[in-house]
Amino acid sequence: MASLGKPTIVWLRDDLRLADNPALTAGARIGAPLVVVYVLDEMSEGIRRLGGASKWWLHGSLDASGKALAKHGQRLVLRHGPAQDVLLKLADELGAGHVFWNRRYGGGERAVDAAIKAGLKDRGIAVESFQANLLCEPWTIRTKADQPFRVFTPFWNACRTQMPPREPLPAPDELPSPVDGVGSDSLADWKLLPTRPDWAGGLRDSWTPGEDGAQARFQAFRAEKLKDYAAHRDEPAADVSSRLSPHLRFGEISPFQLWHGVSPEGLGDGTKISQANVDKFLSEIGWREFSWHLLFHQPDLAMRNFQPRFDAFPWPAVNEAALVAWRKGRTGIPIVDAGMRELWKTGFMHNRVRMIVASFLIKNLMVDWRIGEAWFWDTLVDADAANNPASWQWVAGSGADAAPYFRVFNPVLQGEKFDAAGDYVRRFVPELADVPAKQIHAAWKAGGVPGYPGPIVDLGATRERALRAFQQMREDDVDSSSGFDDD
DNA sequence: CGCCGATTCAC
DNA sequence: TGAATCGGC
Repeated sequence: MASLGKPTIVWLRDDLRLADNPALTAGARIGAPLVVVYVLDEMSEGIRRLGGASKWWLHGSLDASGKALAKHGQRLVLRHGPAQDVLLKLADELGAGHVFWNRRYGGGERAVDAAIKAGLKDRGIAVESFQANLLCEPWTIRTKADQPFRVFTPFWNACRTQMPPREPLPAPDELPSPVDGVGSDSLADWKLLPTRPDWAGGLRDSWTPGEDGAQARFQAFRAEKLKDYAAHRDEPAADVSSRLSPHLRFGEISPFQLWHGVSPEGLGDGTKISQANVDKFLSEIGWREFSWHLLFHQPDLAMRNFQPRFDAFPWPAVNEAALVAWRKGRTGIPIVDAGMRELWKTGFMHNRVRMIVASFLIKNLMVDWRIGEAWFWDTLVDADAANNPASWQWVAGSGADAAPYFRVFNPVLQGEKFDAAGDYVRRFVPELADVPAKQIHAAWKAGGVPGYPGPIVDLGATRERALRAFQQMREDDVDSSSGFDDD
């Protein structure tokens, strides 16, 4: 029997798709027996452990990946532990000839991948990584002053000079056969599903993890929503957002597929979708790219203020009761409660509402943005290591290209402006089902509603308090930088 | 990817 | 009067 050659390993990470997967395509081309592996790494330093909602999604996505590979006569091997130990052990166990993966961009992840690449090369194993999950890899663009970008618009303009990106790859027609006898964990043993069955039920009703689910969402978005995207994307009741964020997070669909999918060729003739809609959608993809650019250059973005002057901000002791009310959606501010309940029920929140609830927590409750970021990390199915902290810092004013500190959202006005009919609030706050639209965003002013709390804070007074605190921080910063603070 | 109060200007 | 505009926060 002729030797089929040393086995090839394709290591799947945040790229749980068969189409437009350069590592998988490269692995298939070698023609040697193929092992496709996913490693649950909850131990390596600098890699953030998944939140609860992300674990739920990962379970579904891995399940879907395994089934998709099975259709190609392949399988998904599951291993757990520090990725470096696991990968090198697997390579040794198989006597692997090649190892392929698609690149990651977080600090801890890059360190792990570099160490593994070195270890494999020491063994004489060929190893190659690919660009698959970002249109513009962070090291490829700099400002004219040779600095990383700190402002979105020039970043995105620079990124767009690299467009169009490469064409997405088709899924491999066929995959080489697997290697017999390779041990795999059981997905159920990883216990990724939440122990609270009510939570899992809400997530299950809202989402279909996996590549097929991602493609279905994208097709529906292009066919039904994209034409109204620019005009209505800020209205949480409008249902024109793509809801692709968790699919992108886990790499079930790639930005290359999205870019080409909304190009004139991708949309096909006769769709009559304006360029303004397409540009708006792509700019949201651009914000994701920008967040990863920021995280690449500041790997501890989830912990450290992007603007150091915010390190001196005098966060008061956390009011636990208020924090619990925020998490549970019982603040008495309708648009805030609707958002927080949407989050708990579905693992998702409309982007406009994310800004409102974040502003309320940071400015009105004066809670450190990290605490809100951590809650989103745990409860969002799309919790993204770059987008989440970058967006929280944007709202806090501590981030790159951030909203100025004095921009305090008024949740009543925001509700009246973006949920004028009150439909979003009614959808998630049934206590307010019978309140007329004109009153629903400030229900307490009309005497309140039985069973629904009044506002836990006074919006005007807390706004003033926030402005004073930020002003104080700014003055302290000037004092300390001028060196007179010791006099 | 604001808010708010003051001012201006149309009616 | 009240909608639009402007500037400080």
